[in-house]
Amino acid sequence: MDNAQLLKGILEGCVLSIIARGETYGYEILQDLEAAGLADIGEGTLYPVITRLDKGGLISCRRAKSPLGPIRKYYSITQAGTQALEDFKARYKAISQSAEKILF
Amino acid sequence: MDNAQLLKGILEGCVLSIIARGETYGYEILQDLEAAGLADIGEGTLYPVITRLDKGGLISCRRAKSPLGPIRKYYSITQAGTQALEDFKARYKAISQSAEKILF
DNA sequence: AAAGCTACTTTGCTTTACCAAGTAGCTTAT
DNA sequence: ATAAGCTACTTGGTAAAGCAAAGTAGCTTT
Repeated sequence: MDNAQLLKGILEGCVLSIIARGETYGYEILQDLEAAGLADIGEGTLYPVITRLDKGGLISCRRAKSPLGPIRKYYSITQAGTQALEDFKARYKAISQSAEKILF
Repeated sequence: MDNAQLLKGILEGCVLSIIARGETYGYEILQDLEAAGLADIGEGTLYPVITRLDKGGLISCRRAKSPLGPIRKYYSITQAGTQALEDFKARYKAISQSAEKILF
């Protein structure tokens, strides 16, 4: 019963939600997650999530030079992604309400 | 991004919490979950969770005849289970608060 | 005796988070 | 100038857990 399992499924929605706030890139997303309290998310965890979202057409990608370091891949949410995010939020709300009814 | 992933990790804590309310058995837990809104949890999903909790010493088991149908295995929470449930609740709260900060 | 509810078990599958390591651009300090 | 350190992304292997499907079986009702 570790945190990894609790995070499953939640992380993907959170990453999508962060991208929905405006164009951003992997490293910055990592910092946003950490700022929200989801610390200890490794790069090897985050980047596959991003790749999945991209392959699924929920976000789109654009390469651009960084003013500080190697090239960045900037991501924006797509229309399909916006829809998927709404669906996710609804499902999250339903499940978390059920869980809280049982737990507390 | 289906419900299965969202449920991961949550289910085990919910089952433990239901058992914490008083001695109960598999089939009844299934109905309690459904009543709380966690429908469509199959037997093939629930019973492995129970087995895991039992093997981990978080619940204890007692066999008894059912007034209606085959023999039941009644489960009660152990002291270790009570502790584990408290830990789980704390971790769940932390993660769900982070998630909600990002999502809503 | 057939149907249907109760009750638990088992097998194989898929998804996804994690760890570890690697590649590489750029800046700052010694 | 070179080593350290931050930025930035990639890849490979592992383990956990929910799910579908099927099986076994006791008991009641029609």
